[in-house]
Amino acid sequence: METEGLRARKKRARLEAFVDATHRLAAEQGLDRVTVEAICAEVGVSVRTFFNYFESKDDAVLGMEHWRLDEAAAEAFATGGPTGDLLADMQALTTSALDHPPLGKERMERAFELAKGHPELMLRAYTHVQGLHDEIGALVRRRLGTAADESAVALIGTLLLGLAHATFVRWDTAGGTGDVQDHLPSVVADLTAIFAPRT
Amino acid sequence: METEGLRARKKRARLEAFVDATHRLAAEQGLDRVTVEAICAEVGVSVRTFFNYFESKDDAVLGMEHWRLDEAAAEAFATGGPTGDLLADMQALTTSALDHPPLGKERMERAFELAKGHPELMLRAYTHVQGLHDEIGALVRRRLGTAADESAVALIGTLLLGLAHATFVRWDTAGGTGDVQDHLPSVVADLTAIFAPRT
DNA sequence: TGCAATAATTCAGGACGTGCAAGAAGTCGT
DNA sequence: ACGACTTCTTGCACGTCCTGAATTATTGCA
Repeated sequence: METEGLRARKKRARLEAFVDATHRLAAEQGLDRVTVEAICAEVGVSVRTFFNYFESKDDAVLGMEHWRLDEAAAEAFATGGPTGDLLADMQALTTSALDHPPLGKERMERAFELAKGHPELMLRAYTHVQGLHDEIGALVRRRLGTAADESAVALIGTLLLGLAHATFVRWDTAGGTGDVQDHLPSVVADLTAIFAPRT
Repeated sequence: METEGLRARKKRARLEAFVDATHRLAAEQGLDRVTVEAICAEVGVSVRTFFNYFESKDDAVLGMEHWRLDEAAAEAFATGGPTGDLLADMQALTTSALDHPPLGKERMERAFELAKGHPELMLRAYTHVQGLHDEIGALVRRRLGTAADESAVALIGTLLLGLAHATFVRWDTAGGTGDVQDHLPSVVADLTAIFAPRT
């Protein structure tokens, strides 16, 4: 199957049309002045269809569908790899997650730009990422084995999400060029400096 | 002025009435089935009045008004105190912040209980806390002085919020008894173990 | 082509949240 | 206690988001 079917292609095209139309209108007149109705008029479909694609207006701005962890990376982490050092492996897992922006870099960049002026969007993104929380929790639990202390699991899960977030912010304040995951090491370095000041 | 005026007392009473009614109804029939209209019927005021007290329905669940940092603790942190060690002082600041729940412990506990089944609430709380973000940023910047690297400021600010959040979760998983801030040391200890595994 | 699955549309409606202007209730000076 | 002043409450109209159910169009496949 080289072609993935007309149905799937149309679906994806329409999804991108929604996202692009939203971004275009938001750039023109500001996000709060953009109604779902206007977006749909731009795309040429009914409002109800919009909500078949997205759960909320915000999701259209973010271009959110499903953000999954990379299978291989997740499995490696759960089984104690790839290096065996918890911190290093957390970095590896985070890197792999940041490596797959669902709809391309330019769209993600525009979405993030809009999100800076609209905190609700950042939060909406968080709920999506939070969807990964259970999955992450399961991974951490497998990795820690029987010694799994629930509060430690929760902490590590939160920390993983926090690492991703901080890395994202740092990438953005650095100008938003290059790969997001390149900024992870410096985040970890700063945190290490805080928690282990004696070199 | 011993009495703070009838106006202020009535306002506070009504605010608590809103929160309590919301909690009671939510416990009975589930939060999503509770409409603002129902809450107002319970309290005996108009819907419009509800929105004079809260910006959103979620805020009524959380009983949110303004959550301010303690003046003295903030000042101490900004000027390099109280101990001089960044990590210890972050703990002190976080502790003082967790020490002042606006509407009493029982209400906070019920709100948190509800929030566990409704992630949006946790996020809404986050926006409120986020209001502290700028304030915290300013503190961190003052403390770091001219050497203030913006990305470090952002990281430390996020970390402070993260500490508070993790502490809160840990307090809850421990049964939700006692003082929230008592769990902060163990959070810090776990993080230290992760970032500085060689003792 | 013709049948089954899937997606889009129409329609009706609930719920949240806001602006506005009129009226009620608290506050204060005298 | 009275009237002027401020603040709060209320009703109403409206816009927007989002959902469910039933209907119609489109696509996949034999």
